[in-house]
Amino acid sequence: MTAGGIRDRFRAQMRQEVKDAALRQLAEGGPQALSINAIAKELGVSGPALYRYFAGRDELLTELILDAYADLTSAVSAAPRRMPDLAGAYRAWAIANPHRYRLLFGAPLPGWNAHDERLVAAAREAIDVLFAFVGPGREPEPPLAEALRAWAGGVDPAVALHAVTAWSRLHGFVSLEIEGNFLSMGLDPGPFFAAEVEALK
Amino acid sequence: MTAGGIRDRFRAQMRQEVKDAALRQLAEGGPQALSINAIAKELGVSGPALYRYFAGRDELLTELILDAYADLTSAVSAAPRRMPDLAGAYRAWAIANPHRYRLLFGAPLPGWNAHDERLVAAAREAIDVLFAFVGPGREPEPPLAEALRAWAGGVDPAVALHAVTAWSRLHGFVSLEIEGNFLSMGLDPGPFFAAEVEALK
DNA sequence: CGCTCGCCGTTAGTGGTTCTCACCTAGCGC
DNA sequence: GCGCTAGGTGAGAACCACTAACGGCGAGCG
Repeated sequence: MTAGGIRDRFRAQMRQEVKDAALRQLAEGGPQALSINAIAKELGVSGPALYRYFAGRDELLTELILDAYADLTSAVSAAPRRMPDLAGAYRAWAIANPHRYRLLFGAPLPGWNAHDERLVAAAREAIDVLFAFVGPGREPEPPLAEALRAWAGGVDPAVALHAVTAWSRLHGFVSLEIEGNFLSMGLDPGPFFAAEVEALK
Repeated sequence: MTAGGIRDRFRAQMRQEVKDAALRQLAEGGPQALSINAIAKELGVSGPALYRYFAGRDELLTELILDAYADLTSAVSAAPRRMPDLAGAYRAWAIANPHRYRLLFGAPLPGWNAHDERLVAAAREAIDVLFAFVGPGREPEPPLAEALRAWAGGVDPAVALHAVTAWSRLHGFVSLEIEGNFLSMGLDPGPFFAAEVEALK
């Protein structure tokens, strides 16, 4: 099934090359620079040829987002199961891949397809990693515990609260950092991040 | 200077009408729906007429961002000078104006102009409001205190730390909330926000 | 081994975008 | 009352995503 014919393998490789070129263009020039035509030109083919491999710009973006989710999830999973390391891995991935991080959590450039079931599943999988890796935090207040229990299924509400809190704070810090909001003010993000992680313990 | 002639007043009003139409289109359809042509059509003029009032799409967006900064700043300034109220005002503005909040902190749709000096000044002004309104938090560790002192000028490092921490956490929560990340998981954001604000005290 | 059918890439074309240019008109200010 | 200028127009260039029609090549079957 993996190598089901020469044709299929060629097709898979071509899809990968398109995605690589797309990521390259995303890195330099931002999301609005991601152009089907430009990718085709970079690959030496011309224009509509890419529609053999992707239904359109939207499917390509969705695919990039799914890949980014998987990549971020595995990067965090590879860290030791201690909060400082998890947080550090999250931040390191975001700094190393700011454009992909924006793709995941930034403006809904796709937007409308934000509720594609595959995307929801990928996001759920990512947060599940936090559930599996994070220890319990403070015991939530009763109304919050109620909501958390309904949401997280069998997971301990204290763990769920810790995971969601960590995600929210990490996302806040990291998204401000990758937009340069700290550096543009001359503030070194490192010690501040350490303090935030300390507060998460 | 304010009413320097009929022509000038007409021009100012026209600019405002263009911005209003732009905000309307931004609200329904997202940033990629913001089209010079569509605005012109909505205003009953045709195409290039708008270039009499704005140098281009970019200047229009920059203007919208500056307005949004001013609006958010004044909304937060109007709240009582207690952290729960400040946080509540910040969140309420973001929920009431999600598209404008994304314009400020979401993807750098403008991007290249992210370092326009007027934008940096507006952002600095916004954070200054927090400085003025927020009380001191925990005393920062020495290296962090160093960085904060260098950054915030005469402001007490403990106040600066509190302000930046609050901003970072609020932004994390709010940006997740306006993208529907909580609701799409069936989690009521209200109690969780209250818990986060409590932790900020 | 040879044929066929399907996949691939092309060119041409549609309708959209931003933005520039040349021209015309109308009304403000002198 | 007249000139100048700001505002509006239409045409057009250079992009964009995407569709349609066509040709060629080769993989895989008989």
